Amino acid sequence: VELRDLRALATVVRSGSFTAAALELGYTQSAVSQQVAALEREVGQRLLERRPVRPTPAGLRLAEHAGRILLRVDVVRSELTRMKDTGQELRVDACPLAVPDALATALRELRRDRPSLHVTVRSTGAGSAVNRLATGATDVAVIDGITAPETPLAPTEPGLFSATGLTEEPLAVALPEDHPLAGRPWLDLSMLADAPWMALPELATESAMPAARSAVTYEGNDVATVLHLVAAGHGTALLPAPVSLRARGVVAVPVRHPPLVHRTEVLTLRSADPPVTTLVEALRIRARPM
Amino acid sequence: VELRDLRALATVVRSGSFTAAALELGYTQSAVSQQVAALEREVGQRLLERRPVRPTPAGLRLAEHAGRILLRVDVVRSELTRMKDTGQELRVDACPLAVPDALATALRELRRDRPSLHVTVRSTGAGSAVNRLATGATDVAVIDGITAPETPLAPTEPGLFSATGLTEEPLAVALPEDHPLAGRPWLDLSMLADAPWMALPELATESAMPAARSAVTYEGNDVATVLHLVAAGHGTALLPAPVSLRARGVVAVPVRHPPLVHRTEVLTLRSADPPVTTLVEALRIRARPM
DNA sequence: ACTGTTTACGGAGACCGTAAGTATC
DNA sequence: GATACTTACGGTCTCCGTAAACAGT
Repeated sequence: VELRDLRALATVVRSGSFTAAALELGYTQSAVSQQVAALEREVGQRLLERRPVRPTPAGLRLAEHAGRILLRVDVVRSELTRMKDTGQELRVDACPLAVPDALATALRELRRDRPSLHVTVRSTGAGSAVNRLATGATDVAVIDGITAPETPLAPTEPGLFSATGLTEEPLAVALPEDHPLAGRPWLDLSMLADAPWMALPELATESAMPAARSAVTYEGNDVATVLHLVAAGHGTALLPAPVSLRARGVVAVPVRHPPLVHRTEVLTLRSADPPVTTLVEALRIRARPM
Repeated sequence: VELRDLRALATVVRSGSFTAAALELGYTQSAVSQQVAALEREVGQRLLERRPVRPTPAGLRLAEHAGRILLRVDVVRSELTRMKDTGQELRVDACPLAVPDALATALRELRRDRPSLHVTVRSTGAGSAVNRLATGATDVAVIDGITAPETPLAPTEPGLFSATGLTEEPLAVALPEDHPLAGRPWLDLSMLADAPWMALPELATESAMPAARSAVTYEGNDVATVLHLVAAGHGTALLPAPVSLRARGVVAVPVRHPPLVHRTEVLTLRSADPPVTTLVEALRIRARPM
């Protein structure tokens, strides 16, 4: 078993196509086909059903492990390249809803100590944070999501990443002013089970959200846009309470049940560094050396 | 980066010698040297200091990651081979001090349901359990060790293994009858800081044990032998209280501080199976299919 | 018929072993 | 000077690309 073959399998499973995987990996279809065939020969069982391309149970399992393995390879690469860099640079990924004020404050404190440091902040979705950290595309990610209280987001590969909780805020449902439930002091999500739903896709992690989709689908993570859509009656949205309060034509009703919060976390590569507890600390450590 | 190179580096780091690594891997020294050189070229920095052979910081880090990666590769291999086996066999590794009675009872219950199942039990040390599980050399391991209460042994690679606590028993220090502390109702380990120590090496995990070694070193895990040595005044030993009670010429004094227990756990590959809570359940699940 | 995967085949190159070179104890 | 790692070099075999065969939509 070699990494090249695992990469091939994982890519095919993810993309659902030999051709697409080959394109992504910079091989010909033929090569990818041979790599997968070699893997199947080695493990002695079929890993993919063809036409349509779909993993067998064994193939799915192997692809999952392969993903973890390749993620770790990315991580160690970026760790090693970091080791020889001088490090007068710090790159931060930040989700738009994730404590921009706290980040700004922390950066000011950091820059006071180290004026020569060059800092890059980039807005991203929480989904790509893990991969961007692993490949070394960024140093620190500030992500957010909806989860149960005290429950970390991103259960991805413990040991590779260090995730530290920053804040947890209550949730509210944004409703149009004329919605029948708009006057209530609180509500349970089950009351909205059949309502047209229009969450920020980046926020809605694995937490069980109502399955019903709005006729208007929103893609992106701009809160203002979503609130305007809600005000116009296209659907309802689940948002951190402080944010959803500020909008005209929209009423924010706190969510009582299930117990969910809007949680923000700092995510960094664990590396061999000491554990991190605050945002400033995370930034400072990743900005080594002096 | 390919797995072959990672294997080479990890083996060299572990064995501290190119020659030994080559022997272990079935290559010539030259080949191993070239593999490591290729890795160093690829990451652009030295990974090993030669003569003496010792990893650089980067090399050590890479070797650690490589170990995790190769462990996962072993795991997925054994998972896949298990998938096509009929499974009329169950192999259990058990540490001698780890609830042999409970294991026997659980096996009896299992065999009542499935008389045709062939069961192999093998006595091992806790140290090799992880590797034997990963390579598929065994299906279930019942291990023991000394740890803080409610604290799992073996922090190895979460996500790959499922560890379930079975029992926790108080600890006692086995002392010769004529020892000055033999009459006490309890004692703290710090009182024995300078005493000649002779623990079961398999038991003494990372928990900070007194560094002082007895003049008589014992290797193995036979309790009777150790107790005889203690009775003869060659040293003292830390053992689960129920065990150390039964011996002539030896007094068992409970340990009050630090809070430590003798803990036993079931260890299996996590695979895609549901989590396990009892020993019988673990055995039954690993013995699939009917 | 066309899109997409497999198989056949050939060449370039990776990779390992032998053996000579070199440094350290 | 001996041991142990590195470098040089050549043969083999892997591995990928081209191209033809093949299957499913």
